[in-house]
Amino acid sequence: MAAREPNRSAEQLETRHRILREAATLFADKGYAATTTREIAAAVGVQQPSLFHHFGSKQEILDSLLRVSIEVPAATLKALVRQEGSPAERLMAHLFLDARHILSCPYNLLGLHADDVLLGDFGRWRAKLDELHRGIRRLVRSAVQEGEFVAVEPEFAQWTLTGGTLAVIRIHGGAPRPRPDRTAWQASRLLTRMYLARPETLDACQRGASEIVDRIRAEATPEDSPADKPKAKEKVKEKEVAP
Amino acid sequence: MAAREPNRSAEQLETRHRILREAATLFADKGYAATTTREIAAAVGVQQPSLFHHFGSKQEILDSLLRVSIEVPAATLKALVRQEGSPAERLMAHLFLDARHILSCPYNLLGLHADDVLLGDFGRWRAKLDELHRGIRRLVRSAVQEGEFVAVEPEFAQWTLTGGTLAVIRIHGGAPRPRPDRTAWQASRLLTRMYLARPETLDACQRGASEIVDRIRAEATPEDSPADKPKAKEKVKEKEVAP
DNA sequence: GTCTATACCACGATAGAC
DNA sequence: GTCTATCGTGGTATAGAC
Repeated sequence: MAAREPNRSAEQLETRHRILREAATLFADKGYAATTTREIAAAVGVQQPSLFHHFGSKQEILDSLLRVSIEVPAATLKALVRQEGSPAERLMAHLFLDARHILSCPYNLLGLHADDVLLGDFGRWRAKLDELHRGIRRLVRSAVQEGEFVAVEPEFAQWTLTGGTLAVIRIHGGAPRPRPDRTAWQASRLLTRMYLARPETLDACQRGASEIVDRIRAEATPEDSPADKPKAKEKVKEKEVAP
Repeated sequence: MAAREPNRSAEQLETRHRILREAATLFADKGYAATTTREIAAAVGVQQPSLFHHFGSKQEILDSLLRVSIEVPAATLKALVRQEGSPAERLMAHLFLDARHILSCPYNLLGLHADDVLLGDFGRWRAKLDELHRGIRRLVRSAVQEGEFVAVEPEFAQWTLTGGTLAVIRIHGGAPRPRPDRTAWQASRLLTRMYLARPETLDACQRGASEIVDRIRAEATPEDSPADKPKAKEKVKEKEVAP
């Protein structure tokens, strides 16, 4: 089957995916505004106007990436607040899930946290991101009040912690990593330790966080949990139509 | 004296300073590439071509800001490596001096750390910044080897620590702060604590760092140390020529 | 779905009067 | 030193053939 004509829809998805991938890398390197549609097209290997068959505008490309970058963490944070567990445990769970998301994401999300992206016509995403930051600050405040964390301004803690997530992106770029869980736990351990009043409780905190993560994963993906293993769909570079 | 004609050079410096100030704020908000010279001019209150009397190009404005943003920290780090003290103490001294510099700088340096700034025609600054980061990684590595720090990848530590400095900028923006020393010590304490193997040694570490800072200040500014108190030159908003 | 050709606009920068 | 007027370039996006 499908010998009659090439699988057009699969091909389109493939091109669309490659546009997002190359655009994300360029945005990470040079920023959104400094990246031209010609550069994106050249990286993908098509002519510049061809991009506009897949996306209505340059902003729409960015929009698709922002959806990946912001909506997933926002959803997991929302799931977090409904979970049991101490503030520090829940915060650590969030840090882990955030790092985990980055490490398994096929796009380099670094450029999407730049400031030129989140103003202008992107108020929608800015608002979502602010909500995310507020949630983190709330967890920090609780942890400080309950004595789990040392005294720290929630805003400072929030920026250092989200900055820590950026550090994960900087080091591991796009390109999914071999052992994302291990790396994500390492990062979240160090970041949590930063404010833990009694650092010797870090292991216990991680156990609590791990349970929260398990519960969220169980309730969030009842149908499938494809982020864990598959690793398929990586090396498909070129296709040939029937001769 | 000087009644004959208005002090032209002082006026020029004033306009030049305001251009840098407004440009820095806009770069911090929207990124360098996304900021237009018309916006800068509007913020300053002049017409767009007037900028080009003070700066040869838009890049030259950025260049002047990068000089402030990168050369000062690079110089202090260079001074640091010649000082006595343990790696953790020297690193803490660097974190303090960096935060201190930001808090007393009249420009919002946030946008200058964006990636769109440090590629393209700004290889010179990129190289300087890389050197700075390498110096930090070297200190981290030493601190880990000597057991002062927990085991951590130097690259991750470097990005979280420089990210912490960015957090200081994000919170305190441009505009010099009332008690910069206090704020800078708070930030550097929290950031150092993140990796300190024995957090209870934080106070001792700060004492060591403080001594290093004093020595650097003594040798770096033999003629004057104007960063500490003066606070002058703040509210000069408008001038009037002789009627 | 990709191509070539091109419209259209906003940007950085210059010229020259005041 | 600032203004008005304007140039040339390079950007996003569209039209229409294949």
